[in-house]
Amino acid sequence: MVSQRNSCVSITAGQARACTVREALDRVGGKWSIGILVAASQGPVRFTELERQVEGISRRMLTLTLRNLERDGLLHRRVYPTVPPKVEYTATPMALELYESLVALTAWAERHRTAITEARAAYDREHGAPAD
Amino acid sequence: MVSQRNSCVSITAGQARACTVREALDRVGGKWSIGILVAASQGPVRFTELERQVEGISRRMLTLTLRNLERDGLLHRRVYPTVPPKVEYTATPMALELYESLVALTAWAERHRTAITEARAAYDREHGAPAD
DNA sequence: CAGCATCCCATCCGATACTG
DNA sequence: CAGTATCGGATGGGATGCTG
Repeated sequence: MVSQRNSCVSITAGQARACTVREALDRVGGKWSIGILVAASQGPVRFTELERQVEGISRRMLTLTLRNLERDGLLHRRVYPTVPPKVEYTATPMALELYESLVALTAWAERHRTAITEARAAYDREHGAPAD
Repeated sequence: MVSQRNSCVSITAGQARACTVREALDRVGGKWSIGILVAASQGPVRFTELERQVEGISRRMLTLTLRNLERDGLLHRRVYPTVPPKVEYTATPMALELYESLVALTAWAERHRTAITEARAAYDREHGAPAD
């Protein structure tokens, strides 16, 4: 298999790898993407249901993020042409795999949550600016 | 061990998990964080060296991202008070662990690169807007 | 060499109002 | 119910110039 057209034109092997990671990050780095993906991973979810589950999201951002996820092939959108419209969003197999790939990252975040908080506090103490 | 203060105040277990992932993403989601982290994982790197290795980065963003990574405890900054200043950045153990946790994500990105590109093309074909 | 300061633009995101 | 449209603020990030 030939190596796919990459969009990562880097000199060093390390930076090429970094670029690959960013490809994934770019699709999931949005403020609401993960929350929506998680909700849609449990099975088909309707628009209003998402609006409730993903707390704090606005109607606008929900729509936009849904469109982006659908465009990237991470969500499947099914429309039932009923009188009150009904739309269901489902995570695709690719999205489920993505979620699996995030397990390690979640574990990391949990392991180091305290350390990070303390590192920040120490930094802010040493330098003047809370910046928060 | 009691569960640490969380900053994730969610109703469902799923959304709490999503929030934990975002904690990690927030520290690595920046446009340049990964590139810098990767470069600093191979050993101590100097400012100008980073500027060359992380291609396309501006002096400003390099500085800002370095400060953030240092603040989060992901980079160690060592200053040699020599006549031409010399500063070395090194990835901390925590950062190395983070990098390891990203392996799965990298693999995912590589596996689905083509599928995503095609999904986008298909979406753009079906709907009018290239948006790119 | 390793930065900080300033200006400026692009994108993200929230609030609000309207609709098939 | 499931959106779309519009406005405006916040944030991210590039370009450039100055400095210990």
